[in-house]
Amino acid sequence: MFALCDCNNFFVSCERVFRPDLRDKPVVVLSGNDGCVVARSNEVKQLGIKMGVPFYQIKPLAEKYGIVHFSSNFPLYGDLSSRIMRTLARHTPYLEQYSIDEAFLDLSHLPDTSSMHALCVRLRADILKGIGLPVSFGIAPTKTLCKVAADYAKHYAGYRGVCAMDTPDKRIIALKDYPVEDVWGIGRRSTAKLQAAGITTALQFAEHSETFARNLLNQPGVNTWRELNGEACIETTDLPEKQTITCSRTFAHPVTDLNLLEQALAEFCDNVARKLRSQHSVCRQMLVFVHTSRFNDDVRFIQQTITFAIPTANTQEMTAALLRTVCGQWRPETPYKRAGVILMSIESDNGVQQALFDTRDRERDQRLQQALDLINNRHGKRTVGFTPNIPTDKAAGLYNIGAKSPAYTTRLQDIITLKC
DNA sequence: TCTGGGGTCCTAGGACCC
DNA sequence: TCTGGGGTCCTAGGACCC
Repeated sequence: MFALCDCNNFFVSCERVFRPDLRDKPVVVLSGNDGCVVARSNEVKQLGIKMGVPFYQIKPLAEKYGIVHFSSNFPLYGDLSSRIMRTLARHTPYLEQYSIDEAFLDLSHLPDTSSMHALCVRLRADILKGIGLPVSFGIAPTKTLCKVAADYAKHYAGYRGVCAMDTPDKRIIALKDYPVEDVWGIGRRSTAKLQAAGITTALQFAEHSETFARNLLNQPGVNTWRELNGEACIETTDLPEKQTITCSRTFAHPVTDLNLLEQALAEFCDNVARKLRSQHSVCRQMLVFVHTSRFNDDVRFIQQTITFAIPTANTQEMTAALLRTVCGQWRPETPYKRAGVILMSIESDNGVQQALFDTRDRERDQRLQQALDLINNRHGKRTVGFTPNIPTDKAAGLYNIGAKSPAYTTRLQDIITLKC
């Protein structure tokens, strides 16, 4: 048996931890560049505002109903997430973090479902009291069924946040009223195919044959079908190293200044290289892209994959290669709106194959990199580096982050003061 | 005017091997 | 005119997730 722990309206709930005045108010959190709605409070959901809508499209509604909006604040969400994960990890032999706000707990060490239920009830109360975040639990024999159970736990007050789907009867009752498009792993395309075949509920899908599932939706569909029928087949995997690492941003206004673009890209490169080193990996390939607005007809692109003869995680080497590439292809008067860096062909950093005609002193590079990491970890990102930081007067206008809350739990200056 | 960011897995088809 | 059989690896694109 597994349990899924799922945070309710996660980003919004994080903002409310330090803004209790917003507890019953409609609140949204926006994506990068304040573009789209990526988290909604229940009050906002009730207004019919959908996940992912561009914020400007609902601005009239937001004003009418006094919806409070926040720019996304990932240092805050990441920190509160890790507090939840640490709490959960203390009570299971195996915790699989699935996303920033979800984790599966292996409960097979417990003797029966009533003790599983009791544990989840206790964890839910602990997390609410100790961290301030509301969570829901779904208990079931497969992960896909856990998702269904957690959904019921979240939406029906009678469960008080914990729903156990521990008998075949309960499974059938739950799936009977569950829309097939809400099943984990069934997206837009698959929903259309299923509906064309007359299937609208999860139970109808589960009661067709495995061959039917395979013919219509291939292997991923078969996995979902088996899981709905109580056969666990989505593997529990040890946290693997990332296969790709990305950093990309949309700019508030088109960037035509090459210097500014270079400084932004150098920062992205810094971010991905740091993540790469933190998982003890190196990369063989790096994709850099810069393009104009994707909502215009004539999208203009710079896109180039850079291959390193010797896999690397060295910021200096990577930044230099990236800037050479972009300088060579940059065109004046082009309104670049978005840029990013993607690391690929990632492998472990031990036993990297050296090259016979290598001209870099890699041992020295590495010692320098370690020294810089040490300084930056202690004094803040980009305290020292190889490229100039973006001047503060220009940085302010580069991204829309006007409605960002303080980093309450990760910056000394932002810690709140209580007046008793 | 404005419309995000970061991932994974699967499949089909091409290139190549003996 | 006719021109096998069996395999691996890589890549681009599709579908899905939060």
